[in-house]
Amino acid sequence: MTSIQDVADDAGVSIGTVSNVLNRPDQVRPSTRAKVEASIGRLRYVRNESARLLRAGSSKTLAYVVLDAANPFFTDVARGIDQVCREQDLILFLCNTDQDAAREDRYLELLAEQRVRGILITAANYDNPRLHAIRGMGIPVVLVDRAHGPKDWCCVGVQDVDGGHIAIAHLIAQGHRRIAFAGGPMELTQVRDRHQGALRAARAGGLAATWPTLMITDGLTVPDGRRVGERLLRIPNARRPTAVFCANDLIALGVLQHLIQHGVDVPGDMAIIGYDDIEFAAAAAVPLTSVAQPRHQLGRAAAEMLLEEAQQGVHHAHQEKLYAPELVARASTANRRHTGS
Amino acid sequence: MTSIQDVADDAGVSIGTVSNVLNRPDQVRPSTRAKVEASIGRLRYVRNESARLLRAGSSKTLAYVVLDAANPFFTDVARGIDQVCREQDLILFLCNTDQDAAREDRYLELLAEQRVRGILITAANYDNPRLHAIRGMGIPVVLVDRAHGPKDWCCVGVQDVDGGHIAIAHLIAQGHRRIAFAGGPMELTQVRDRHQGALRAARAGGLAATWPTLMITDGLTVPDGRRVGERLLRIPNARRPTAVFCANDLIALGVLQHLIQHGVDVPGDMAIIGYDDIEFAAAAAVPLTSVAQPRHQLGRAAAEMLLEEAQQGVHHAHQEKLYAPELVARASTANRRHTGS
DNA sequence: TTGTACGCGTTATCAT
DNA sequence: ATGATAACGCGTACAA
Repeated sequence: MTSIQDVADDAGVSIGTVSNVLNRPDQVRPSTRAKVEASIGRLRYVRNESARLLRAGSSKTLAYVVLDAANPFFTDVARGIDQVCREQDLILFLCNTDQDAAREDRYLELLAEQRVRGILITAANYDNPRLHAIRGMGIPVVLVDRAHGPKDWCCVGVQDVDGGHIAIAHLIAQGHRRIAFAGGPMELTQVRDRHQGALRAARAGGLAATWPTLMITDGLTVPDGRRVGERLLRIPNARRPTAVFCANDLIALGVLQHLIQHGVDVPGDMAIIGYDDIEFAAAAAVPLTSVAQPRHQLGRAAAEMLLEEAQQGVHHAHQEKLYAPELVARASTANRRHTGS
Repeated sequence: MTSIQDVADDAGVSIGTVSNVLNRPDQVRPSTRAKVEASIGRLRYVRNESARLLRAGSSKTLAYVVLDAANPFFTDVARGIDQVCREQDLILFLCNTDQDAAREDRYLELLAEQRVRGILITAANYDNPRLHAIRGMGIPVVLVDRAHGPKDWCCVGVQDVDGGHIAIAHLIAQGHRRIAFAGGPMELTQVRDRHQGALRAARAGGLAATWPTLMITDGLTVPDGRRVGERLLRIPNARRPTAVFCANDLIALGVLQHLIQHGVDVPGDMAIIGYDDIEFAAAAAVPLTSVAQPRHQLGRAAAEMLLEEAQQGVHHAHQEKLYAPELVARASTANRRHTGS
């Protein structure tokens, strides 16, 4: 592997000059610069980022730690982050935890060892002490998709409580009285918040007696949704909910798929509303009503906030950036004449 | 930031001993080890991976460079890779190029600077000289999702030519004579191969006169698919294809969505077949027939191949691992009585 | 433009 | 068998 020394020898200059060509080209006489650049090309010299980082202290990598890298919601957020990275010539680590706190912890450890410039995280466990320790090391952390973080963290998110409220209010307006909530695990803030908002809306709508029909899931994937579908169908028709609010679109798509396969009419027999408004929601068997988040914007804002914090260093005022969720009504909750239970 | 020296001082030992505790704990007396570990905990020492890499030469990171990180196909492949990474305690860079050769090149440069242990790539441009240069540096590269790479590269993939053949043969068997091919750009090997297989099947089926109705797209995303839908509808009914083979499922879903919105009966008026069999294909408005690839297995095999090459070093025999595509027939190509044109 | 100290962990060598 | 010591890897930045 050729080093900066090899280049210097080849070009007949000192390594200091080569370094200048790489980092401050304008401070080198053009003719010298040309010589050095020719040597770099000929020897196929590639800068060693470890050595650079070791000395310069500033890494070129950000990391985004997510619950599920296969969830289109997160890939869209990642796209927003990636855009900022490109503008700043940074590189993005995408780390998938699958909602496993242990994996998440291990990733955080590795990222700390890498001395990444900053970490964006949608965490399975926000109480992980390592998260604090990492900030203690001077690595900025921004919480993504979290509305009400503790005040001493930078975070971006949407008002998930409002989102849950919107969803249930919509279903009630459509005439539903027996409504289920599907999602989990309840350890996830997003799920808790959406559920809480749903609960409030249900109370406000006078559904206290029949609410909630809780369907807690292990995760937020399509297969989890299919299992919810199975559980729903096991409920005797007379008591079965007429609508289900799913904590995200993957669950909703799973439910939808299972119900349709078993001849249930959506929304006639069962209305479904999801959350995130991923691209596939509109293309579903029955176009899915969903609560939309500004995914791309979320990612951009988070990345910008992170870089700002990285620049400002210690004396940085943590800030919170909140967006409002929005209902996108489609066929899966189309109006019906429901006669109550 | 606390260094290994701080830990050594705190524990009253030398840095060599601390290093031994970290890397060869069994060679250190338990009592000493305990002391050192206590200091590490107290001082919140975190190993500096740059320094480690600089000396030890072996990185803990792999990178997967993909055309579209939001495409479920790639996230599923990534999941297979990730699994291997976890087993080996490695960390995975996911790099999204959006089919842009310039971005891809920049990513490769950054990854080379990082001295990653290896690179898995589904490339926009396989002729990029940097790809060769990187291998010249001793960084192994495995081509993912590529069947017929040059013989001096490790690669895993499926027989895309066969896949294209299967798709068209299926449509012909269903009675279709006017068939369109949708996908692009043609620079992508996958698209070219699938198209070529389709062409062969069409010839074999005696469709030479009416084939192809080519609908080249800029990319392989859902919006690209919607635009194909628009173009299809602009064709006068008498000449309009009765079936369309899409180079991937995202295109197919986009086409499907657009056609349904405009009252076209699928598969009655237009059959659709996709490629990849992503999870959302089965949950689509009309469940999508698709050509399945062993996505997860593809990822695993690629990662294992990469690590093998990394271990064996220079004298390594490049290998090719090919899988067979499989037709998954669903409603979007359900049988019809087509009377030809 | 050059020389050189420095950042930090690893490993080989040497001492006990 | 343990522990200590020092050379080493490579690029950066500053003084000369």
